[in-house]
Amino acid sequence: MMTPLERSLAEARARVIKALGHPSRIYMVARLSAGDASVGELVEAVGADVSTVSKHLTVLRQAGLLSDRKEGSRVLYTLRCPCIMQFIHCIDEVILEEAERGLACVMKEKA
Amino acid sequence: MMTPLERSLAEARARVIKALGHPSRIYMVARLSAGDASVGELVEAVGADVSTVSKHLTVLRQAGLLSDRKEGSRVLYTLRCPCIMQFIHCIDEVILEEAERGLACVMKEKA
DNA sequence: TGGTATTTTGGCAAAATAGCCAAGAGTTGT
DNA sequence: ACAACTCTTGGCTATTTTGCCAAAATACCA
Repeated sequence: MMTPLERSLAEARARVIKALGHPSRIYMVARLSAGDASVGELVEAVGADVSTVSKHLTVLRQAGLLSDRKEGSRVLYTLRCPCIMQFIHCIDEVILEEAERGLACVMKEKA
Repeated sequence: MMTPLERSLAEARARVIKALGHPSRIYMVARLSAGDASVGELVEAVGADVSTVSKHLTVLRQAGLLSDRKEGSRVLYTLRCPCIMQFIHCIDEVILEEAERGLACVMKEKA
């Protein structure tokens, strides 16, 4: 049975992962891995309402994934943890394997 | 602006990540990285209803993270992608950094 | 000071998620 | 065949998440 400590760890991990588990948010993280960006630039990139993007950024910041700083009237966001890209590549492997499986299945049906 | 392909990629990534973004599910994944386990064993480990655990396992399987096989009357689950543990360590770094920040903040208040 | 640009916050309705119970389905042993 | 064990599915409610609009901060410029 899970100890209370294990449970806390699992909850902490899930909190961070959940922050990454949204299309707009994972996209913004990938975008930020290439360099800092302002809210406006990210709004442009994801094509959602400013308020929506701002809230997504708050989620990522509160998860400890981003930090922000003011520069003039703009707010620049920074990816705090570069290892995130490694993380994303791991996810991509899962996606690729699944795509292969799907393809193999279709080909078996054809045969 | 995000291209349709980029959007699809972001959605695919988010689907997989979302599957990992739950305390019970991330715990089961960590548990399975140490070796296959049956539903019953995982139920024991996370301490939730069998039906709940079964549904969590379905989520992970459909995300391409687990595979299952029958062995007698039991169903054994396997972690399909060992790189997941690397993934989890990356998350743990974020958690540790945040804990440090929190500690530094508390110490500054004391001073 | 007024006006514009940038971002955050509050509020709300729609959608997705979680967890439990009950019931169904497959397997093993008597 | 029956009962016991293991797991999945259906159905339901409660909670959480999402995304937009409107409104409030904050900084810059004229």
